[in-house]
Amino acid sequence: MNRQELADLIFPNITKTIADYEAMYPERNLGENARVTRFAPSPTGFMHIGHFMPCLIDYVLARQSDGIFYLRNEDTDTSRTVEGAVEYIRSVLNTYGLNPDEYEYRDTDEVKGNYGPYIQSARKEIYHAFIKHLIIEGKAYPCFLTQEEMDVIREGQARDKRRIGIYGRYAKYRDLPVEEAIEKIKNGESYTIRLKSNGDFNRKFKFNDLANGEMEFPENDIDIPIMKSKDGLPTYHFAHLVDDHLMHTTHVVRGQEWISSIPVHYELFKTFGFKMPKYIHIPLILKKEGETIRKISKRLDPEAKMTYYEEKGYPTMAVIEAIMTIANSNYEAWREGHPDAHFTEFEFSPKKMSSSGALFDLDKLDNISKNYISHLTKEEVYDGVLAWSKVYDEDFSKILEKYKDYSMKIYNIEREQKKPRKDYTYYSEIKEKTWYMYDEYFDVAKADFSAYDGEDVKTILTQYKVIYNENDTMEEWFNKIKELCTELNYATDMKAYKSDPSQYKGSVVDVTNIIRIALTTLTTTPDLYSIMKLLGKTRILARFDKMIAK
RNA sequence: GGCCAGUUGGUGAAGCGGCUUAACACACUGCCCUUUCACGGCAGCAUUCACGGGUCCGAAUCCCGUACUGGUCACCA
Repeated sequence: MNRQELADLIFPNITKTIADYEAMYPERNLGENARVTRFAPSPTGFMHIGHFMPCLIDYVLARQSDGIFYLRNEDTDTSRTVEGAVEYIRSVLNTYGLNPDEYEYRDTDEVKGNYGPYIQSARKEIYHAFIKHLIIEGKAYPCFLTQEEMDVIREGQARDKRRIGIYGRYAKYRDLPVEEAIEKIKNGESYTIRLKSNGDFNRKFKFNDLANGEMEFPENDIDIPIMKSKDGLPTYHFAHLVDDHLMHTTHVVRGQEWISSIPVHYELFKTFGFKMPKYIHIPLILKKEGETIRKISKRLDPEAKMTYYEEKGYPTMAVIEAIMTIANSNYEAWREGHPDAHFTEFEFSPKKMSSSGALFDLDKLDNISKNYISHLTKEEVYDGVLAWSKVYDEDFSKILEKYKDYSMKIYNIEREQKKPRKDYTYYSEIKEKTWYMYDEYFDVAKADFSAYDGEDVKTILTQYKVIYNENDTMEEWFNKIKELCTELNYATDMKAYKSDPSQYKGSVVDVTNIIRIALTTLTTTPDLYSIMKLLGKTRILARFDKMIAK
């Protein structure tokens, strides 16, 4: 019974028991099918798309079951913890509308929820109570192996092609008499606490993953560290056990890279007799680089970081739509049938998730985003560009504010129709597609008429300037261009022109394009008539004059 | 090397023993419509589901083997 003595020596101030904590954090009072999910990032200061996807799924799962979605700060690795990281995560969740129901923020002292602390470093004594229990029961022990000794073990194992790890005869301190352990600790020797594994590697167990179905694993027999020597903080595995048990998490959504630690988690839960949450291991997002495919990387791939999407100005909903499409491929079809529904109304099915990794297709995102923007109102587009430009293009934001109505009219060209124009993929692209509408940005020098005969350009512009009338209807407007064509021997009938181009100097296409270039310097713009309506007579005549003079 | 998983077109994928001469979406290509672009329309894009074998009247779908790909094997999460 001197294990009690050992436990008291290691954790002298821990008096609460597991039962005490279970009483403090009782079963949540939720509906029968309510899911409790969590987003549990480690505060490293950035948000990876590989974190965002499980987070989105967590959110959807909780929302569609009237459950709870909470944020837990997994800061057990003090060396990787970055100042302000949680605040950053909060802001990302906020911009995407994935606000947690329970959370804890240090900067503002905000806490919500009765299952906290939601910061792991603040839960140290809770973990210690659980570890103390294990030590008393003889299911965990202090291990005095040094880093060097472990390196030697590992090298030996690698050389002999044995499994790597501290297990069986490699677990040197597993059966150390308690008295000796006590003595070593009293002598100030550094130690870690390891689980005294009860598993047998040759025995298999079945495990059901909601996404991957039934899987079979050998039991864990490694005496994994559960508490670090440096600061007494638990390792991920142990914190997962304690927190998800006490916080009553029902569904754990995480990347597939975690599948291989299932045997460890299985044993941990079994050791305490706790019910395991359900697991959804989601596909990894991969990146193709030349011929090789690998996990997307924050270092190598700009699109791995969520900031990429903000900088480009993808509407947040477009990003969500794109990720939902990867998560469940029937999402797109659902969306078609429910164009106005909120994404949480979609019935997400873990089973429908692919179990192999997926390449993230930016083309697809572009398409989704383009469609999404095309269905916004002109006000929404305006608000979107404005918000974006305030952060990334201050100059443009001032122009937008100065010409608010005018800008909205620009965005409205070919918008309010059954099949709206789809030319803006993201907000950062809008300036480069509309700059010529603003005199502040317009630049005669950019016009390039080299594809046309210089004299003809002059004649066309000079003559068109005379017949142009700002009050013309679209039909009148186009008829005038046609008249000009006939006069200058440019074909108005495209069929006739195509059958024998040699009879003409060019076609209506050329004439309109010359006008288009004169007014916008571009060959590709939305409907010219609408543009001219917006530009107005004064601007138009001024631009014609500048071009003629050129 | 051990363990786990996966392998359907350029991409995401549907399919889960006959309805598949492999859905849908994106991308791409061509044509048409057209004042440009965009939209839209039409057509094309895997004779075949990594490979080999087996089961079966019948296999992308079930079984076995091989190959390849990915994940993981820290006092990191």
